[in-house]
Amino acid sequence: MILEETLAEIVVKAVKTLYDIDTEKANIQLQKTRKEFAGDVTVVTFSFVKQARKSPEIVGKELGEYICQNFPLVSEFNVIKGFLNLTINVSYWLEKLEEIDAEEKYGFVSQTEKSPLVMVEYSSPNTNKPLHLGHIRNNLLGFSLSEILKANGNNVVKTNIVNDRGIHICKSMLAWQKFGNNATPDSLNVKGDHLVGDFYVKFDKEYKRQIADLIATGVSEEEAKRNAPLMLEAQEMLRAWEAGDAEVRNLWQKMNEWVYGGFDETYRRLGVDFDKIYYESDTYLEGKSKVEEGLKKGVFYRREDGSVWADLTAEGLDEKLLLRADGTSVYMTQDIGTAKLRFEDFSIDKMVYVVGNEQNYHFQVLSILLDKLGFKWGKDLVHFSYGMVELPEGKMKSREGTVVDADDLMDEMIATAKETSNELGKLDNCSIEEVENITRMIGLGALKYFILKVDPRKNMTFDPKESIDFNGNTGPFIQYTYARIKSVLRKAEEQGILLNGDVEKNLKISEKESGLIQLLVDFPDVVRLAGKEYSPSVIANYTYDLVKEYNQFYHDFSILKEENEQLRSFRLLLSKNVAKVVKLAMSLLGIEVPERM
RNA sequence: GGCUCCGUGGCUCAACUGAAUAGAGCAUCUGACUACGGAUCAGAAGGUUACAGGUUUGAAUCCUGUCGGAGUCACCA
Repeated sequence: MILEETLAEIVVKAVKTLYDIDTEKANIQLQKTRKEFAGDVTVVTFSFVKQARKSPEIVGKELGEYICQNFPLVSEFNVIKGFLNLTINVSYWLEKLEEIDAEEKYGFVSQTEKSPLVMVEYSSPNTNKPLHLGHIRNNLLGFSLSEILKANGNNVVKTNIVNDRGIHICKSMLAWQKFGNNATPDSLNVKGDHLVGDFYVKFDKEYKRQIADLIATGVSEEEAKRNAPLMLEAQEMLRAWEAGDAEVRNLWQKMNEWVYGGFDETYRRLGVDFDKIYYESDTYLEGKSKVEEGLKKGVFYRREDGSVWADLTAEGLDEKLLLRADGTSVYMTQDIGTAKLRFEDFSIDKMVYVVGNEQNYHFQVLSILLDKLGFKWGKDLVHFSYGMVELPEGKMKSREGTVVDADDLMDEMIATAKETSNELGKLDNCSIEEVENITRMIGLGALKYFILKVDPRKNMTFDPKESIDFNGNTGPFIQYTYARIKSVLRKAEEQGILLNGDVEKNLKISEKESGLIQLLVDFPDVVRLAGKEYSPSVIANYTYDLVKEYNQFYHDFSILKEENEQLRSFRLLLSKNVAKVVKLAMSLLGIEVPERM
């Protein structure tokens, strides 16, 4: 960053001195030199060789010579075609290394009172069934994105809107009433969300049976679906709920509490949390008043049957329903209501919705509507849209029972981590609690990393087997490298090898080592980029690169056995900084790194 | 059908604002162990970046079209 700016100035100066070129127009580009070439930073000369009226090779050579002679920051250069590769002085890298070491939250921008307030909505579960693999992607992305936004100097409010009302909850309630025998999570020793989910499944099963029975009596399928007694009862229950029927409300409250208990446990294990939780039962009525307001302003219009619509044909979209003829609200109305409450609670500068890409259209519309209603962040709201998670066997379908339950998956990941560790005898010297803690970190790290390393926009395939592979571009591989570095540092301390902060500026370091320092120097840029692109995968892939590089260089020699004290000290400092950046990067992904494993 | 997103070796994924020989890992093959943490390392093989045009000194990346996949187009949430 600072290096690039300084270099850009240098290059511009050099070009101006040597050639009669308008450097404003010349579009002088700097980029990182690729691994296979010598040098650290590359100047692309293609863009202005024409104006210099010389061949790329000559321009490169002239520029390189001039820069080397006049600016000590650059120690060497070489030219390949239109690429001028500059080598930065070693002392610069050594200084950087000490800077990184000194800065506690290296690469992070700290928040101030004036920082923009970003609200991130994620998770948004329904209360009729437990969380599944798709929710895991949502939760991990939402949490990580929040951390990344914080690291970029934003104030962040993490929020969750719980869809706690509607026909789907009534289905679970009805099934429990009819077939539940007063079962509770405690009496059955089942997690509350699973219990409620089981009754939702039970409803569906009985409902289907009733449909089949009706069809057998000669009723059409459509009519059977509509008139099955269970469905009618569920709808009746929803009406009772809306009317505030005490008995229904009590049951609703009781079962929702069970679900929240279950969710809390899943969230806690997954390592995600929220600053503010909204419930749709509180917000769905708010939307109506906001729509009425829009109606008065002339933003919306009412049809003859009494329903309220927004005409978005001018925006290239169609017309959108906001209130049904009977005055009840729809999904869009609820989101408007939630927005209203949020705006009252916080002075939001920016709103980010972490919601699957099947709702792209919905959010396009919501953005326009909120803008028309006068929410200052409406127009620029971000729909952080992510793709579906598929399994190697195909899509997850709740009807076919191919849904991977979040709790089961976490159990499985942790169990596998434990098995593997036991096989390798890695944790033989650890206490039972240590083993539990470490295998939990590894199992969850594997899951989180596997999901977060993928570009969020893309649909992805989650292969449980592959995710549990502890080699390659995986969380455990990164954790392992971190633990190993920590081990080396511990050993260094035991043997009295001290980190001597002052490293000689003329130390001879290898290409790989300066490459590694460059990667570390890039970290703040990576954090910024991840914030700009709303993409944790940027962080994940960067960390893997860093760790892989370190691993290769680590195996070339022994850090502790190095004879030269200065060099040894330098390498310890480098290792320490790699560990530091790995830990910081992983914290942005919500992945813990064990000190030993 | 309209709109949106995606299409990269056998598989799972990378590639910042267009740049040098498109990178990793898995799987496959060949090597390296008294092991500084082998949950390792070195090496090989594997690609016309779906296809066809275009813009550019330069395209996986930008534009147009075609094909393929996903999503959406509910008085569901």
